[in-house]
Amino acid sequence: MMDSRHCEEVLRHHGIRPTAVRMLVLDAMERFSDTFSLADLEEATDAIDRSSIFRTLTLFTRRHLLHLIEDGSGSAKYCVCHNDHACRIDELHCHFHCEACGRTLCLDHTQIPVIAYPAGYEVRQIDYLLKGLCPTCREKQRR
Amino acid sequence: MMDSRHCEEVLRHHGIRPTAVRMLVLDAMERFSDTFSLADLEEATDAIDRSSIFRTLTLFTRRHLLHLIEDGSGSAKYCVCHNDHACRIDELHCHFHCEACGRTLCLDHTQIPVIAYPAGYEVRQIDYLLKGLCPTCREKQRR
DNA sequence: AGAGACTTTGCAACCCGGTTGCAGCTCTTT
DNA sequence: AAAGAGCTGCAACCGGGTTGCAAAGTCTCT
Repeated sequence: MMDSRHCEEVLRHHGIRPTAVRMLVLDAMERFSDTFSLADLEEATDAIDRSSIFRTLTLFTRRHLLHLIEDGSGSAKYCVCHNDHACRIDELHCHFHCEACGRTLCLDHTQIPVIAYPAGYEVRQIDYLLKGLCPTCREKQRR
Repeated sequence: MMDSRHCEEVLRHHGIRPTAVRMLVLDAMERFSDTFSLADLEEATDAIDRSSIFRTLTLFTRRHLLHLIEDGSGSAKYCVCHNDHACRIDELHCHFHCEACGRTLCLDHTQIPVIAYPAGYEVRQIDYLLKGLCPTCREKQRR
């Protein structure tokens, strides 16, 4: 469990007023190693209303504490932002979605080349989404 | 308008029985230069039921006549498959989603490098999704 | 501390794209 | 022509996301 003093600091640092709900959501978030959905958080926090969590996630995303991933599973996933701002594109994300277990993982994107895109476009965000089998599920299928 | 003889051939070639609905959907599809949604087709065909179009699109996708794109807009987009099978990954797609007009375009993906991903994963599909402004909307914003 | 203004929250209801069960129709096969 | 398989339209449903609103909480100023 995260020290609540620390939670407060994180929120303030992102220009977010530290309310009880936000502290609880932040704390729950930190306990997910991978990505998580609204439903995951609903389950993890229990007693906080879905719409409050939703609004909190929306706020966190707007303040770049989180980022949103569409993995094609039908429900939005969120992931704590660890953006290194080494590249010029604001938002560069790379994720792996396992078609067997449904989990979505953040991949380290430092080695990903920014592709050449046609002239005239203004690219603000790049999402790389790989789909297939994660190591665990691949191993299971072999047996 | 596509010659219906040709429509029939295309369907048979993909192992799909050429019914009236399927011919109409295929014909409507061909008239979209970019990607299109279920709603787009509903509008374009008018008189065919939504669920029939949906089932047709599902079938076409399974038979690799179409591919499905999740651009994060909330509604699934489809695009006629022009896969060159030059790369080893079965499915490699690159799309640009304009945040202003909402359109999604297929980009030529021949120059896209397949990125290095960690060992242990079995990658079956790669989606590159760029977001930002398309040339038209970018121009509009300048004025 | 109290009043007033603003923000946050929970509840309930809604929205919308996608999906399914089913009955009737069509097409194919014998 | 009869039987069976496949296809379609209709209506209803599902589930994730989203919103309006009133109550509760928080902040600021005196």
